[in-house]
Amino acid sequence: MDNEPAQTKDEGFLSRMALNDNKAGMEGLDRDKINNIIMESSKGSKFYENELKKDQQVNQRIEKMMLQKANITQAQLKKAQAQVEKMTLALERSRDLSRVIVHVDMDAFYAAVEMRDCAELKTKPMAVGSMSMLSTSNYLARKYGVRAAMPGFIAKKLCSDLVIVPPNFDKYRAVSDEIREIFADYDPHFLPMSLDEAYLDFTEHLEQRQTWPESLRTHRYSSKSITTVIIINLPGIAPNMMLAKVCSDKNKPNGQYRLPPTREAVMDFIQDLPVRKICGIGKVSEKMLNALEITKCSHLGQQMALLSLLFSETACQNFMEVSLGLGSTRISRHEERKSMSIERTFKELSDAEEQFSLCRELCKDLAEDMKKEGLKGKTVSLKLKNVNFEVKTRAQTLQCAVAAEEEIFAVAKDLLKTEIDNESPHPLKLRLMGVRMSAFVSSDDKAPTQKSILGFLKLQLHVSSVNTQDEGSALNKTGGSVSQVLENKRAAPAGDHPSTSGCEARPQILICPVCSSKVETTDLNVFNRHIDLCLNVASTNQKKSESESVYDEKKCLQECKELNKRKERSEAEEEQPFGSKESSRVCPRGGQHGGSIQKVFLTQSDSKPTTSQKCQGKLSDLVCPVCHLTQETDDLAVFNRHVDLCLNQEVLHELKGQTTFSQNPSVVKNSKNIGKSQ
DNA sequence: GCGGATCAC
DNA sequence: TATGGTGATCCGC
Repeated sequence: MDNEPAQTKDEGFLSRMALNDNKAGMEGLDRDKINNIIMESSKGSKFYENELKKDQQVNQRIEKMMLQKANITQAQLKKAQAQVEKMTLALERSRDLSRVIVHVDMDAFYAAVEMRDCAELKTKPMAVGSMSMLSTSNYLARKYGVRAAMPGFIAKKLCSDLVIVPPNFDKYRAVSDEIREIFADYDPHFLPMSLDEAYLDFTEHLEQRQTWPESLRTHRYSSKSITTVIIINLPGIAPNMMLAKVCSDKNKPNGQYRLPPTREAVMDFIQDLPVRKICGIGKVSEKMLNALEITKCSHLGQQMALLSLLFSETACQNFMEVSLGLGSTRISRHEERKSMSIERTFKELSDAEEQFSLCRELCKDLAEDMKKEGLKGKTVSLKLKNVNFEVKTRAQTLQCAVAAEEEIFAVAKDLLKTEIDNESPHPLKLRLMGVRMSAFVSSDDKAPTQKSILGFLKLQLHVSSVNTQDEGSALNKTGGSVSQVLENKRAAPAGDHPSTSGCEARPQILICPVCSSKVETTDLNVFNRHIDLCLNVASTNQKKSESESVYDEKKCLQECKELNKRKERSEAEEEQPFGSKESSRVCPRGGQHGGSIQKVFLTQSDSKPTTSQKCQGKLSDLVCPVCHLTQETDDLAVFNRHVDLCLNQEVLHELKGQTTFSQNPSVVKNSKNIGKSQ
């Protein structure tokens, strides 16, 4: 029973507190000495005591798991094994090695920026952060064991010469923008993970590159800031995101790693990879797996049957994919945000009055942030951390969505009061308080910007013939900037409709931005399909009545309805729902760099007679709606890519406070080479 | 829906 | 003197 696991308890705890030499630049330093200093600096503190407590909880989880394991029968294991083999086969069949996924992150990003701006720092061990917490450190500091997420005062004990520079996020954001501009040229749909990290899908870029003249292939970025390029870490290249992430970490700081897209190479690569290297497997998961003597990814594969009996389905699914070297092959922008929060750490705060006023302040700030994004939420959560580092959250969900300071505070205040009362007659001794909003519904504030999408769409649909009437619905106002448009999801429930206030239980009614009819569904995919159909109809209409100056909405509406009916009927028979791959369009961030708009253009252009695409090599007159330049291409995919690039550039420049953009994306210049006519 | 926990950055 | 802030997700109620 006292079957002590491979690790002793002390060693286990060390893994929680001690130096994480995972990071680059940590090779060949005196681990024991460093860990000693870290431990000595921490011992006896409230923080340390709490960490100890948490570690013991993990140990209990492990014990429980080991007990479960001991009770597993051979029959169970055998059955599980069969199941696992079946799933493995299915997963193996789904393996896709055709994509070129790149993961890039900046090496010691904040530190690199500070060193760029202050030459003196280049020769000194330095870190960005405060005495309480460091964000990152440069390589000189890493030699002493100074690393991110370490409190500055401990770092100082490890390296008394350490220079700690306070963070300057505006500056990092500016550099990040420059870098993202470069990313966008390679993949307009790149996925930023933070200021210093992103995934890119290079597949299409590489295909296009084949057709470029030599001059273009060599220096593309002569006009761009070199200063930022210096700090880009060379990337990790692999057939999927999971692998790319590991690869980018491989040869830090000064090398890239490319994993060949073959099954053999992938499996070889995975074989001895420590499970902790996998994104998503953190300290605790590592410890639990280690208790089962699983330390390398190959062990995961060998122990899948056992794991499937001890872990949840989602966890197992993930383990299995990892063990096979599988991961996402398509990078998609994150969906809309699900929560927004604010929290603050402070010196012990025990006075109830002060706690309430702090709470109000947090609510005020949160309400401001909510307003900026036009959000309203139904759930208010209060987070408290006492001086012993114990964290509690308390939440309440309302009938109606709220956003204003007073409304949020009314709830948060009650939650706080309950906690204070529960502790009475003792005071709550807090070191952190936070307020979070979630369970968002669309808010009225969103309506104006959403309408700008309509304006944008309609502008495209009408091309030159702009309709001036229209029941004051702002349909023709194109005042919204491109970035505004891009910030918004396409299939947003109509904000000014009463049913979206969040106070009614009946299904949401969504208003089609094209035909303005109500679509009664909760499924945004269904709604998007409807919009697609409407756009088709609208563009057909436009084609038919090019000489007319008035857009016939009624006709559109009617045709929409008919088409939708037809479509629904045919869909009932087919397996593949139309447009199912476009589900990313309901995601606002997905639209940020043109994803959703792109489809609009495609749909519109699709309705052009196919003859103009294929016959006689005649070039159609595709005019980019962003840069307004005629694009000499008849390849819609190429045209769309161009628009994407333009949108990206515009957004980036807007972010930088510029209104014009300096260059037209080069892609289309070469489009003739990659047209279908070859 | 709630609350604790884990994870990433 | 001193161990962060934000967002997401999962699991077990």
